[in-house]
Amino acid sequence: MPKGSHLGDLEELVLLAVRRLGEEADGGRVREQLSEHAERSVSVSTVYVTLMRLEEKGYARSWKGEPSGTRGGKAKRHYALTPEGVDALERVRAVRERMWDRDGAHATHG
Amino acid sequence: MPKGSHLGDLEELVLLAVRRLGEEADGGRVREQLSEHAERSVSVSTVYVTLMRLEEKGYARSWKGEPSGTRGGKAKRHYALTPEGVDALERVRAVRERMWDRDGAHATHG
DNA sequence: GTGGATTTTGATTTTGTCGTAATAATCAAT
DNA sequence: ATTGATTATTACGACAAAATCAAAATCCAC
Repeated sequence: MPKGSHLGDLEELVLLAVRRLGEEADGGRVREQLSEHAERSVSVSTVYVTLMRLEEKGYARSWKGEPSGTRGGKAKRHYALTPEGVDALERVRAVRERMWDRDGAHATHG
Repeated sequence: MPKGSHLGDLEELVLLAVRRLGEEADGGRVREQLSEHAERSVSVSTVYVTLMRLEEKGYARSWKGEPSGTRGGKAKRHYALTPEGVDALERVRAVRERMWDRDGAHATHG
């Protein structure tokens, strides 16, 4: 477990959001995905901070886009997964699947 | 998102471990599950602290067992999921499934 | 320069982490 | 059967990392 390679729960969700957005990922869109599809409504800053951390960890890369031309159309920073990011996502997924698998009859549920 | 209801990534794994252990969950077994099936080797104390936090959050309940009779066989504290814990687990699972679903063709992968 | 969108900064709370101390039980003498 | 060593389990105290947001800083068009 090398330092700085762990995926927090929000980091994972953000990575997932970037993934499904393809090359169209940016702060705003990621936040939208989170609140619309992941039951996680966080502030804008939370998203950015997480995105930066993900980039530092090597799970995402980013580049600067073009100004949009509209009023207040500052150039957005775009994000995409790195191969390492994809791997990390697949690893945690495999772990969870393993942990869920096998009977499951124990659940205390109505 | 009510306060103190979030599931951290380790908390989720611990909950999953308790779940698959049924009524036989205790600190040592949970730790074992984590390292054997979840690629997460943490210290004993980490497991206990997490278990306590989970109980405070209402996702797990615990009771004291009997001494084991063997050398050093102090009575263990046993854990099991509460219905809330099961729900929490199912909710995060559903979210992740939704986030993975649909095409997935964007992955930058070799 | 104003006004609107996006990103960064600073500060705080929650989670994750471990070393070590405290408990509790058995075993081996005495 | 008390005392001390040995082992397993749990609690405590400190600190690092992740999550979180409000507010400040940027950048762009008008």
